[in-house]
Amino acid sequence: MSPRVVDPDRVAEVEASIVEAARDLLAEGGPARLSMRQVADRVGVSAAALYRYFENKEALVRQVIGQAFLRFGEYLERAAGTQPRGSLERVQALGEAYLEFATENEAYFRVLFSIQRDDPRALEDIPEGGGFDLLREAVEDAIESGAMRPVQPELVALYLWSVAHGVMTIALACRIEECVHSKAGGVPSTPLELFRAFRTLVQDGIKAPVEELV
Amino acid sequence: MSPRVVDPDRVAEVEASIVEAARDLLAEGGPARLSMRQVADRVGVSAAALYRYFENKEALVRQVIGQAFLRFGEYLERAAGTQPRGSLERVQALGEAYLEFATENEAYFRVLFSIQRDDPRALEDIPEGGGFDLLREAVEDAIESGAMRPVQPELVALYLWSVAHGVMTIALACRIEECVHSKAGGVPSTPLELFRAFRTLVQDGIKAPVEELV
DNA sequence: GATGTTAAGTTAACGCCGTTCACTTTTGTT
DNA sequence: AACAAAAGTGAACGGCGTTAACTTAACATC
Repeated sequence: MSPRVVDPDRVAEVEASIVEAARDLLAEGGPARLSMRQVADRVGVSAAALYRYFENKEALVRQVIGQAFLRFGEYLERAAGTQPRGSLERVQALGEAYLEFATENEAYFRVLFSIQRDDPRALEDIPEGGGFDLLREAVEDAIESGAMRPVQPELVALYLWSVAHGVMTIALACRIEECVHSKAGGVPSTPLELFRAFRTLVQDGIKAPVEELV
Repeated sequence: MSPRVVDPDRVAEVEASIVEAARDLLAEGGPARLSMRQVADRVGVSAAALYRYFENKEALVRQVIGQAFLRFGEYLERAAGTQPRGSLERVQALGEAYLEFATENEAYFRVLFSIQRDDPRALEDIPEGGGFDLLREAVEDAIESGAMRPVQPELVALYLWSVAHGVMTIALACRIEECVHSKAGGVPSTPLELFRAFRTLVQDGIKAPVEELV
């Protein structure tokens, strides 16, 4: 009947080696190096061969993104493990881990949250429980323990995500000192330091306390 | 002596028409449409001709960015005008204007704060007083008036910028409901609404008030 | 007004990109 | 050994940024 049977393991192996090559190229030379031809060269195969395993470049990149999200999740989980549940410190640690991941895996981060998305359907392959759920749970715990103001957890989590993400993307778009061209300033210049400096603002807000009726 | 003299006005006129074509293409079709060949087509000239006016594509894009920053500044100044100096409302209005600009000029925003910047030198052409200074001044005024906690103004301004920027870039990278896949949620789904929902968090912080010694 | 210099613009090409298609090689089963 | 399908190849298409050689147009000078 069937004169040749396909071995799924073998296929998966080849696919993995392609994704690996793509990942390494991305980490080494940024998104510019991530081309089908260069990936094929590194795998040791012609560019056309890649299309037997991935429908197009976008599908390949999607796989790379999936792997990056796994690594991202590791950063967050490691950070969460260092602080007790229900504490504000745990929430803070998650934020810092976000920036550590982004800093240490800049090329990954660029692709993960690429602002491109010309195609309105994307990132549907974010691991379900990945990252955000961890943050929301930390927020829920902190509210339950009484350390955090009782506000809708999703909202607080999104807020914290925005701060961390905003710091990082601003830092990637321009060197911070330049964008601010701070005279006299003394503002931290690395994303992580800056985020740490935001800590009191995040915790206590920008508004002056009301009881100052001096 | 010189058998032909160059008319600076004429040159500036042609340059302007090129930048205009580039801007329109960007607004119409996003960064993908912004190619030298398409710009040249729209101007009614060959692609090579553009290189008589701009060193390369990056230089042309830089001009487009410069124009976008001007429009951006208009949004901010208009917003600042609606609220009294020294008020927290003025600071809030600046944040909302940020998101309005980004929403109404998405293609501009994408290029303005493109995460690409493979070349580490860029955005040096941000108008000196553009945007950030306006925000910092609003913060300084609010501190002086006693409405805002007395913290280093640059730091507070960067913080507010991070929140607004973070909300927008997250929204551009993925539809918010998807990223959050909020069950039960009820979280706003547009960047502007989300930013408005953050207002109390920004003003009062996430930490539970201490006087709750019930 | 003819001349000569030079700005402005054109065409063609190079090397890159993603992608496709016709073709060849390899592979496993019968 | 024979065969059918899988796997891979090379060449090509159209698009990209950019460059180089060449043509055309404009103008100050004689």
